[in-house]
Amino acid sequence: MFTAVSKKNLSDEIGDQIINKILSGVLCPGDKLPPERDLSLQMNVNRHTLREALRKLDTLGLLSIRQGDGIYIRDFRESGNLELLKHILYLRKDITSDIMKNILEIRRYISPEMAYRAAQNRSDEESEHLKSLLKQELPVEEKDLAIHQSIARGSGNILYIFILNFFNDIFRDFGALYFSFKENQEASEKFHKNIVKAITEKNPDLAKKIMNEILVYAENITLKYMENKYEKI
Amino acid sequence: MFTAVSKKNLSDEIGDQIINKILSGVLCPGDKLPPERDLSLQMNVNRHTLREALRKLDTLGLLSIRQGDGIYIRDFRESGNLELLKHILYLRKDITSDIMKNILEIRRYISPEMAYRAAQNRSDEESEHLKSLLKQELPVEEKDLAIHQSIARGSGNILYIFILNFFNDIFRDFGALYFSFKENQEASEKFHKNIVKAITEKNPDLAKKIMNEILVYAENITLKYMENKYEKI
DNA sequence: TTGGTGTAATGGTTCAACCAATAATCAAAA
DNA sequence: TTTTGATTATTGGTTGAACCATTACACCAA
Repeated sequence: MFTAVSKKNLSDEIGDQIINKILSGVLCPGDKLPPERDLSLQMNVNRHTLREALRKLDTLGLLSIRQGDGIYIRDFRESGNLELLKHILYLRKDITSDIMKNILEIRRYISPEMAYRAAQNRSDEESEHLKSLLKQELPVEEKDLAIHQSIARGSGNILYIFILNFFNDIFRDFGALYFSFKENQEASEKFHKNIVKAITEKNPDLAKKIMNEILVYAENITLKYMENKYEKI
Repeated sequence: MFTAVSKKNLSDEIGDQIINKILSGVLCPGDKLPPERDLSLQMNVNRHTLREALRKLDTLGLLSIRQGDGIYIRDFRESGNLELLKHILYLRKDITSDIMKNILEIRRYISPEMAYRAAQNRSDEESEHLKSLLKQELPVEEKDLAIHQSIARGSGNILYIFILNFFNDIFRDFGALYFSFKENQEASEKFHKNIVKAITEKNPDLAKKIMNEILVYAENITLKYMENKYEKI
């Protein structure tokens, strides 16, 4: 019904401001930032608050901080990570359908392989967990998340877990729209049943095929929604 | 000849210490950390220094910090990102061959698709850039990095760029070993020539095939090195 | 049971000062 | 002239104390 409001602390605001300056080209890779003391004065915040913001941007691969020297803008195309991309997308508020296409495309390459591996490598516990998830009375959205996570864990490749987290963060807002349509809910429920069966029966090829099908379906739907979003709202 | 020593500041050490506590199970998801004031006292550092460490772990998806409430350990399997995985791998110093297998496997799925897209979508500038890279007299290692980056940019999908950065960070140390062998250098040079040709000629299937071949080759070699590493050193 | 009120706990921010690493400069030595 | 080493200014790193803002919790009143 209502959506949560986001509360940002000062240092996050500072960080966003700097990111925006970099994205808009005001600050370029290689540029040296003013000293912390100056910068905090310019922004009218305390140096510590600024430092916490800088620390975050550093973690995102956006800055290079060197004691005794200074703070430099890094080229995020060379040093940025997916976490930074996520921040950028959230910052812009509206994810363009171009970017969404990119994300969905990568997911379509990766997730079927993940399902394949899960069907190969799943432990018996993971299999039981999947089956118990099927029976649980949960909102489709939560169930979908849980099943994908379980598949990732069953794959035996820890990277899938972290990559999946990225997708989940991106789709968190979009999922509500997607699952608000009954036909999508039904498609997902059918998918859940089938993929759990394939993985339980250790049928990698089938699992891969099933995962691919639901992703292609969701991809088309999602892009359609995005193109029509101005009509709907 | 000599390898660079890594200098860590206090707050990074603190952060690593906390990460280790989480990985070793001393701190579990859902656990509440002691208040900043207590924790800084326990660790014998200033509260600000501690806060910078916490800020970093928060960015890595490892903590949930709530003003007025407290600091909670998140389940990194649900909220962690690839950047966190990178930190974990660096922390443990030795990347086990299991993890390396996982990483190489994912790369083998992703990079050929990236090459495919690059051959489809490349701009003329990117094509020229690739060709000029080929001619440049550079250490193989650098050239290899630059060519992969150029392919990622030419793919038209921004995600490839960030995913590639992850791989590069992981393989940075390993590349030196790999490229120290003449046969690998030659394999890479041949690969560079062929992939640039395929992309320039807009032949997606060929580009994909070539990329896949070098990755399979490098994957086998790398894993072989890892298994024998105790003999070599 | 619900909604308000006050209090304690806890993260967020500010201020002022000093420590430590780096770069730039310049003088002495080769 | 070139190289080496000391000096100095700049800049990030750390510390300590104080206060602000939000939250959880216990309590009270309707």
